[in-house]
Amino acid sequence: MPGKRVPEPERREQILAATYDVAAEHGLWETTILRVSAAANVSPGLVMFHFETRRQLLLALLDHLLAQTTVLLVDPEVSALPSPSDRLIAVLRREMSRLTSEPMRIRLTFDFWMAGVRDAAIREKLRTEFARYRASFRPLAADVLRAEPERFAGVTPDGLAGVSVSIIKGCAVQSMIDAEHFDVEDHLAAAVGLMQHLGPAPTVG
Amino acid sequence: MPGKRVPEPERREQILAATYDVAAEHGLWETTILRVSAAANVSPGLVMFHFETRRQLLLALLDHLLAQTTVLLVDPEVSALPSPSDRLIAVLRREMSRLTSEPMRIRLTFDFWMAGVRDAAIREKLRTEFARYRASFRPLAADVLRAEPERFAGVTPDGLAGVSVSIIKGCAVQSMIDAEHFDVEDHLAAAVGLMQHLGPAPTVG
DNA sequence: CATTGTATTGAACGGAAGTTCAATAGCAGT
DNA sequence: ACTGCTATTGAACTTCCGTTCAATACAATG
Repeated sequence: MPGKRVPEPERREQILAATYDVAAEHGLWETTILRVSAAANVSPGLVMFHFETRRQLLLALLDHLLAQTTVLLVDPEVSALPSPSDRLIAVLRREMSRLTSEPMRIRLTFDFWMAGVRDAAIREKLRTEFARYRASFRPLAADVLRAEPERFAGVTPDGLAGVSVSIIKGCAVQSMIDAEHFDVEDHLAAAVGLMQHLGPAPTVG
Repeated sequence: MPGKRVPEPERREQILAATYDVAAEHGLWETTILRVSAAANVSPGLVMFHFETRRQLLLALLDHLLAQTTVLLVDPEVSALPSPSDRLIAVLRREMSRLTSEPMRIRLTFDFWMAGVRDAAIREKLRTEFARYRASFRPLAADVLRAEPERFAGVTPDGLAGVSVSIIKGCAVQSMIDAEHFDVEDHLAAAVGLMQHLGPAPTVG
């Protein structure tokens, strides 16, 4: 009673898409082969045939998830801004608003994050991905510091990049269970309040 | 074949302690009645007898966890610091170092956080708890802003408190899977770099 | 058209989960 | 000592999980 045959890569893609849907709806821990196969209109056995094991299915989902995560790209209009701190702020704003625009991906990523605590393979994938993410902030941070080296003695580009990422992650965590209460603009305003002083020195009254 | 009888509150406490141990070792999702009962040297049925349901056991564990979380208390030597920003920084430092000193509790809290995405009761408990946490930063933040109102027009005490909490949570997330690589002091130095300028105006060269 | 390979199915299996429950044993009160 | 209450046990039940596998039908090859 087998159904239609489909070339392998498309089948994998179809099953992965179904896996994503299930994981987005029920969370990673309730993502079972049965549910995935039902969502993909496919037999449970076929899922095993293509992915060998549940664990490997989830690892493939993580790859899928990270692959389609757009790398932090500073678009032209941002890089045209004259002030280094304005550039950093603009990027922060876009990253933070991304949190509310794709909540499912955020939740799923954090599900994997928690799974990574106990699974070395997951942990490693996430570690390298977020190292890359943090690294993408580094040039921005370096520009900011270079603009006023004497005011931030002891602050390294990596440190500033790390704090930037921390703020974003903190917002992500907050928005995850407090989505409606969490005001991105308000939060950003405060962050900007801190960052502003990385730019030209304010006139001291 | 029943064993010794134990007054109810002690039994509950004993089982909760065992639940904590299991959850700390295996994570919230692998915290099963069977494992808990084994860890408590008790029959599975007794766990059900005292907690009705697995879900209620976990809710009780969450209460247990939040109850024994020390409220953010600014100790005397911190409140003796003359500079408002120094006080905020000192509190930040202590909170961040707490992340690495009790990693198990952090992980477990985040496990609940993720569970809260899909469970309203858990979500509500966490929401109020962290609202209280954020609120405890408010007076500190207000002092900082009051010291230099003209420099931070538009930044509210709530906003600054929120960013402070975001930084801490972001560090927590980071440290969870990158514990050995994550340098608290380096990270804090950068955060302090931002915060410093909330204090007395630096002499502009 | 026959053959071969393989994608596909669906039933089956073993295990572990949460929950239920009749039986039992310890304790308090009389 | 007896009675009654309840904490406690451990087995049974249902369900669902991941996984295995023999049977099957489709597609390409000859």
